Amino acid sequence: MLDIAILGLLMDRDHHGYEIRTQLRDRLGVWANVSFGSIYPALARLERQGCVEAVTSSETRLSSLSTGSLSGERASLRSLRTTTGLGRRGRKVYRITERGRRDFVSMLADPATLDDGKNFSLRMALAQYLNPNARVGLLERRRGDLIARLAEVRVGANNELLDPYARGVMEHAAQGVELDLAWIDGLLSAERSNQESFAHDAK
Amino acid sequence: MLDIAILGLLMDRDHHGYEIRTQLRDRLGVWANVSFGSIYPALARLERQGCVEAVTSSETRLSSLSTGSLSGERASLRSLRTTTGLGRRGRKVYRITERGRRDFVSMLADPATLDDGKNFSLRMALAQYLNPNARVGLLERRRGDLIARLAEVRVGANNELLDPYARGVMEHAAQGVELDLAWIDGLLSAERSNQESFAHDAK
DNA sequence: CGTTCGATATATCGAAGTGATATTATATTT
DNA sequence: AAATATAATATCACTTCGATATATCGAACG
Repeated sequence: MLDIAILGLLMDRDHHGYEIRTQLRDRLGVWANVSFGSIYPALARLERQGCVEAVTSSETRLSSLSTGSLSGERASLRSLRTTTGLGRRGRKVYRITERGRRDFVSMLADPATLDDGKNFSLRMALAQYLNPNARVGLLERRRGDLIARLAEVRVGANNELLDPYARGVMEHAAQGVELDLAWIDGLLSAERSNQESFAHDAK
Repeated sequence: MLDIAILGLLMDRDHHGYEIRTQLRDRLGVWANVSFGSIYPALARLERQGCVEAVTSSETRLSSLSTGSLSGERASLRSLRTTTGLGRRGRKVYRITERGRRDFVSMLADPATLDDGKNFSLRMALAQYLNPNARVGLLERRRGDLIARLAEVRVGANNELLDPYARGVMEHAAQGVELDLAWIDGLLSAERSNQESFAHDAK
């Protein structure tokens, strides 16, 4: 799953490992605290698979809208001018490959494993890279999962053998699932009205 | 964290590995699908640490309120009579030790690492084993974490550099945190009114 | 009656993620 | 000029996951 997150960030622009961590925090909020112990192995893995490649900083592609710490970015650019060829120190900047782009979109669209809230939120945060059909597919799949889950937790919430605290947890879980469902339904109807206005424009 | 969950189940009555999985699903709903690849190593670990011990089925302590599959329990009792000493086949039944009880309560009360929703729900589901002070401590700690988190996701939700999908995820996350906060506040006021009624009874 | 099937039960594997820690370079503050 | 904070990569042991193997039991079926 971290692979998707990293590739998603690299779709926008090049990044190095440390930056991936900060971006993950600022842009894909769900994955608040991913540790370096995950990121560096993941980058090595993705490079091995040919999904990303390390580039020298001089040819780094920077986005126009540099999200977040502008000062830091400017600082690194300044030092870039003064350092020797390979860019600032040990900084390894990664770029996504064609292969990586393909893999990213197919992984994003295909919820092989039925995902938990965190995984799904990640997918939605990157949904701009999906076509409308894939988005609706993802949403409907999630909707089904949530309805099943709601039934489960409601059983728990009504199980009189459980002590009050455990039942309270179940009740709260049910409310959480309901909130998720409302969100999904909202997104689904938004997708549909988008498609309609599309059809309307086309005729 | 799985250690807490397992010990929590064993506080109620003895269990074997497979049963721990089903109980985790039925009673501590948050931990829906814990795999055997986690449970068996965890049991071995706990045994090594002296928190649990394996007992022969004949001396198994069964709870009066046998939650869930009664038929299965009866079946195992029947076969117990017909099999040789060590109880049904390879079934290894674990019992919590005195040491385990102590460790359990201290681990449960002490959120060393600031925990995510899943971890906290687990603690709350087992809150019956905590004294009121420890419960309130846990709740207040959680409350602080949630307020901090709410501020974070609100920043994300209002970040105009993020695309609409990413922002939608953040907005939904904020709603989730608000729901969690409302739950915590409800629990806190319940704890307080309990204490009051206690004081009232005492005078 | 045998046999097949689903649930019960333990175990182990590799892959992935966590949290801690080490190390070094650069930037900022004093 | 020194101290401190932050940027940056890397590695460690440990935990968890998901898949898979294997064996037994009870029930259903022809």
